Amino acid sequence: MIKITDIAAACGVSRATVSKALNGAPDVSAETAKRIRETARKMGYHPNAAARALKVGRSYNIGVLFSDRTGGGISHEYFSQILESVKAEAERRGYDITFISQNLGAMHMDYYEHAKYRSCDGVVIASADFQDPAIIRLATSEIPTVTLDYSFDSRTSILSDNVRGMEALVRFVYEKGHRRIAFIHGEMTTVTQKRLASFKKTCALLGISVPADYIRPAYYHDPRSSGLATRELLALSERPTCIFYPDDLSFLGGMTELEKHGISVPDGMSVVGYDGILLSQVLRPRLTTYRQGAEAMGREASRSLIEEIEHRDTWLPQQILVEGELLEGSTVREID
Amino acid sequence: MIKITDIAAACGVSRATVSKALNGAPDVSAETAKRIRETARKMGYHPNAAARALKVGRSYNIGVLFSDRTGGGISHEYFSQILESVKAEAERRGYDITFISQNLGAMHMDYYEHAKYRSCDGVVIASADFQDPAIIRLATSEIPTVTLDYSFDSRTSILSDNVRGMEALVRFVYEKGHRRIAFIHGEMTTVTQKRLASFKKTCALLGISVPADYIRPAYYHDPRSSGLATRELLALSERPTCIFYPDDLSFLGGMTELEKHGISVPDGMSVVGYDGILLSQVLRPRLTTYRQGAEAMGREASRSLIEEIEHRDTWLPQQILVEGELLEGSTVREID
DNA sequence: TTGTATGCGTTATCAT
DNA sequence: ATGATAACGCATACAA
Repeated sequence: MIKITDIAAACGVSRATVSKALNGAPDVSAETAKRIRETARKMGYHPNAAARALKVGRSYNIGVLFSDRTGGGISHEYFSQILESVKAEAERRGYDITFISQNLGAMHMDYYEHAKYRSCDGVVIASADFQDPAIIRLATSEIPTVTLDYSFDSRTSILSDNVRGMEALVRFVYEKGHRRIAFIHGEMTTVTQKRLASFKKTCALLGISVPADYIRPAYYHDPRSSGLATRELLALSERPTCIFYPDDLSFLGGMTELEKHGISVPDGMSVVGYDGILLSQVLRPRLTTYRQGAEAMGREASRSLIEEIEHRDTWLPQQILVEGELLEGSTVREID
Repeated sequence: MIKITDIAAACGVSRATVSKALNGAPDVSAETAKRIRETARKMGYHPNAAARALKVGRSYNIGVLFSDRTGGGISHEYFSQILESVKAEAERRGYDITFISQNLGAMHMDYYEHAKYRSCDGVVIASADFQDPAIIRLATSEIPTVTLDYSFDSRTSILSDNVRGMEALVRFVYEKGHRRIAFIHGEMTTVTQKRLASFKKTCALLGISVPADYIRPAYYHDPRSSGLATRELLALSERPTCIFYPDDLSFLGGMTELEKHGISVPDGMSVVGYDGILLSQVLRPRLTTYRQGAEAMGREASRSLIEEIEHRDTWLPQQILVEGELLEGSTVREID
């Protein structure tokens, strides 16, 4: 691999001059700078990232953290879309991305140590248990971080607009004439709290009363637990006319359960999902759901993180709300 | 971040001794070595990856390449599963992974240069246009590489067993009584060639003749083109009784087209997919398809790449065939 | 405007 | 068995 020394030799100048020219320092004559840059390009020069990182403490490398815990894996469509757009935007701005994990091989290190080990300029925390002390250590460290779907104090976060999303769904269902609406929710994260609160608030606003046993717990991305919750809802003396599922995938558990009871969607029961993954739109009937703006979220995460990295002096933490989009589908029937 | 100098000071020895002790050099007394290792652990020492990479030319970092071209994106389930298992196995062995791309920010570099720029110890080429000169440059360079679903000469490759997979599907369909089988294929890659050849060969073996117009071109992961091909097949004077689709997702295009013609699956038409993604198994009826061993492929890719990196002297290129699994589903009906 | 010298954290060579 | 020193490639403070 060609290095600065080679260019210096080729141009008959010192290594320092080459370095300056390449980095656009003001104290090098325009012509030498031009000559140097041209030969560098001709010779196919690229700086050695490790050497540069060692010297200036900047790696042009940002970490991406997906906790391996259930639900946050890369192969979930929502997260893989986020990953893809985080990557694309970072690359567009000249940054590489590296996954941050714990316990690399024999070394026992936590997320913070891993990020330091790789000299990451910043970290996108895309999916994690935000109560985990290791996550908290990272998010409260001197390393710039951006979190998705969770806010740490004085840190930037990218938030899917769960409040508005849930409100849109409730209103849609309401306008179709539904008044008995059940809600199956995932684990009690802050996201869940927002969705649940928005659900209740919108219902109250519209004058819908929600019996306590219409609210059922389950797990995200786990069709089985949602199937169970569905069964319980069907056993109630007064069945709901519409069921909200924690996410699109979970609905499938409900679907199976409904089939068992000979109930068809939407004639026998109306249903609503959340996420708007590909699957939801290829199912027949197409699922009524709310598509989260995954691509925009990933892009914004990279953008704001790099903004912070490159302008730490003028930077202020923000909470960026990313809107999604209601997908009407055909799983909510009109009732009179 | 704590460094070797700190440990040296704490232990009252030189940096050289610390380095030796930490790297298990023989010329340091057992007791000092032990003392040094313990304080290092207590102080939470981890080597600086950049400094080490600069010095020894090993980064403990492997590149992963997903070409951005249509079809190979990370958000396709097959590839995201591969990515996830490549990552898991690499981390288990102490390696980080970084995405390799072209044109990082303003820098114009190709894949090979990018890998060098980051001092990657090796690269997993997970999805790419293998005719692309930039890919060929990388795969024929001195950097260890492993390719998925394609073989370069004298390089290790991980191959999904397309021949056996297609054979299994044809035999399954044959046993259900089908004799008029159509085949819609994706772009003419080597994978496609293998599937097509295996399809034809197995048909021949079983005494099935396949009219030329039963073989139709389309694109992978593109429901529309498969829908078009389906329409053409339906227009034939002698319709097939079963259609093979390029992949599970593409089948959806066919499904829509069949619905338009009032044809139900599997009563009016039997169909078969390929890949075995989650979607295929939540559709009703469940799709008959062949699940590729994505997780095993990623794991083997990391394992063999790191094997090569760490034992370059004794290492030999291999072609590793990973078997999949027939998923029976219910989209192939029994005919008499 | 250009060049010299130094150090980033680590490992390897060579003395001691 | 341990330590002094140089070098990896780069960027910068300072000297020329």
